[in-house]
Amino acid sequence: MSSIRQYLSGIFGEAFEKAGLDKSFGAVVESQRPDLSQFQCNGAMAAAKVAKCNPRQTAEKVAETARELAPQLSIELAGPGFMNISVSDEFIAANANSSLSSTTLRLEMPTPQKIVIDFGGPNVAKPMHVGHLRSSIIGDSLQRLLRRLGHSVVTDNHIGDWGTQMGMLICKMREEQPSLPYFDEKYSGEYPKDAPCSIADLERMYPQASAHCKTDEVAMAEAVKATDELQKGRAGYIALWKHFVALSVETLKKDFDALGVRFDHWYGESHYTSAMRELTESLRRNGCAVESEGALVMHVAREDDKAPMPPVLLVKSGGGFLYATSDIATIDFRMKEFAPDRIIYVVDKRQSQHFEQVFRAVRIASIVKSETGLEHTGFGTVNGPDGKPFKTRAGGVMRLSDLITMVTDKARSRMTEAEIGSNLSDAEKEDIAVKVGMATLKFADLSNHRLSDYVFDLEKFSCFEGKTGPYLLYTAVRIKSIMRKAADAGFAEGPITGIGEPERKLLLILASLTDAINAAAENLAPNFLCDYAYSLAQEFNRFYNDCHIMREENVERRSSWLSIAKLSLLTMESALDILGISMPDRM
RNA sequence: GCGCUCAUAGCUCAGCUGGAUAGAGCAACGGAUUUCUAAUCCGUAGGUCGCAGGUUCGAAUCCUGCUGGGCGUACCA
Repeated sequence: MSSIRQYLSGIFGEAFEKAGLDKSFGAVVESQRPDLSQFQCNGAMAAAKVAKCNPRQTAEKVAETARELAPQLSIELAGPGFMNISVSDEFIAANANSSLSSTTLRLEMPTPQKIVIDFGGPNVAKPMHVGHLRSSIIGDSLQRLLRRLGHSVVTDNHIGDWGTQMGMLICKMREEQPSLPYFDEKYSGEYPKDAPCSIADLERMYPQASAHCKTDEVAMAEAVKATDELQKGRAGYIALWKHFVALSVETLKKDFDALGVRFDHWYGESHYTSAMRELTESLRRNGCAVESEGALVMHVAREDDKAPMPPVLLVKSGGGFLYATSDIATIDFRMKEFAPDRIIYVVDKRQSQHFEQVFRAVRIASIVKSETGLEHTGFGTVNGPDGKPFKTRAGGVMRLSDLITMVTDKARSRMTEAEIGSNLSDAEKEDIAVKVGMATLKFADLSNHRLSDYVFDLEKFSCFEGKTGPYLLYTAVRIKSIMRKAADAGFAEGPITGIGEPERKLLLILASLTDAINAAAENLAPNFLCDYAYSLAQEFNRFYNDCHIMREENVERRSSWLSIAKLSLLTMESALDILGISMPDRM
C-alpha cells in the first residue's frame, strides 16, 4: 500500500488517462491552502497547456471521473483549474488503523537495486574532524534510507591509507628516529611487531609534516619520493606503514562506533595497489591513457564542454599513483565484486570536478556499464564561527571525538539543570546523555540541506528548544511515558475512531511518512525526513495538549487516542531510525 | 580569465521537475497550562524571495544579463 497522497495520485492519474491525457498530470500534493482542502491536484492546467484545451473544462472532466472512481472523496474546483481534494474522517481512520497493523507502516517498496555507497573516508594518521561528520552522518542516513526501501546496499569506508600523506609521515618518522630499521635499505631481518609510535604521536606528526611540506619544496619532494617508494613496495616502508594503518584504524573504529555508523567493508586505497598498476598498464595498452608531460593521463574533455576539462592524471611523472587512479581502480573492483546498479559517493561537493573526470574516464574505458548510475552526492562545508571551513590539513582542528564529548556534556548538564532523571541510575543517565548528544549532533547536521554550508555553532545546536534533535526525542519519550502509564492502569489500545478536529491533522501527517521517505530517497537528501519528523513532533505535541489520554473517561475515545499515540511513536521511531538517531526510554 | 554554485523575515535556514495568501526555528511581544515530563502549546509582529529583463493565464522556482559571496580550475586528497 501507499500513502493517502499516492492513493489519490493513482485515482487522478487514472482519471487523466481516461480523458486521453498522461497520467503523470494526476500527481496529487498536499494542499497549499489547508483552509480549502487537504490535498490538491494542479495537473489540469499543465495538461491543458500541452493539449491546448480549456483547463477548467479539463479539470471538470477529470474531477467527474475521479468522483466515479472514488465516490467517497470530496473534490471541488477552484480558479483556473485547481482541484481541491479532501478525504473523509472515516477514510483517515481506516488508513491509520491499517498502518497500525502493518509492520512496515505501509511503506511502498520500489524495485530493489544493488547500491554501493562510498562514504566516511577518513585518512590514516589524521583524527576525524567535523568535516568527516557530514560524510559519515549523511552517508549512514542514506544507507539506512535505501535499505529501508528494500535496496541491497553495500557500504565501503574508503579510507585514505595510501596517498602522499603516508610519504610525509615516513619522512617525519625518519627525521625523528633515523636509527629505526625501517629506513635501512640493507636491513633484511624481521621488522619489530610493535609500532614505533603511538596514535597520539601520529596525530602530532602529521600536521607538522604537512605544514613543513607545504612551505618547503625539498621536504615535499622527499615525501613524494617516499610515497613512490612505498607504493613500489619498499619493505621497510611497508612495514612502517602497516603500523600507521593499524594504529589509525583502531581509533577510527572507536569514532564510528560512537557515531553509530557501520560499514560493510573497509577497503582502503591501499587495497588497490596491484590493481592500479595493472589497470594503468592496461589503459596504456588499449590506448585510453596516453603520455603527457611525463605523466600518464586520460583525456576526458568533450566538444560541448563549456569549460576546459583537464585530463585525468593516472600516473605522476615520478611514477606515483593519484587519487583518481585509486578511484578508477576502486570502481573497477566494485563493478566486478558487487555489480551494482548505482554507486553513490557521499563526498565534499568541492570534489565535483574530480568525480566528473573519474566518471567520464570509467565510461570511456568501459569499466562501467552504461546503465549503471554513478552519482556524486556532494555536501557543503562545515564552517567555524568565522564562516570559514574548519581546516583539516594545517592541524589544530576540533576532533570529532571532542565534539561528541562536548555535545554529550551539554546534554548531561542540561539534565542536571532541569533536575530531570534525578531518580535514575548513573548508567541510565549516561545512556540518555549520549543519546541526546548524538541526536543534537546528527539532527543539526541532517536538517540542513546537504549541499548548503553551515556554521558549526555548538551553542545553537546545544540549545534544547525549537527544531532540534532533543525536541524530537522529548516528544517520543513523552509518548513512551503515556504508554507505560496506560499499561499500568490497564488501559488498552483500540481501533482509531471518531476522528475530529484534534486528531485529523496528526493522522494526516502520520499517513505521509512514505512521502517523506520517497522525497528523501529521490533527492538523496535526509533533510526532508528531518522536516517530516519535526512536523510530526509538533503535531503530536498539539494533540498531546488537546487530548488528555489518561484523564479521558470515554473508553472508546481513550483507546483510540492510545492507538494514535502508539502510531505516532512507531512513526517517529521509524523516521529517526533512518536518520541514525536512537531514542532513550525516558529522559 | 573560465566554469560550478549560492543570494528568501533582524539572525539561521527550508521550499525550487512553475500554481491560488512564500514557510519553519531563534530572537521580540502577548496568552494557555499548578501536566500524560513546561526541553510543551496557542497567538501577534516581521518579506519589493539580490537587481533588471524575458517565457507563461501564473515565476522564489525556468531562461538571459548584472551585482555580490563561496568553491573549483593537470602531477594533494
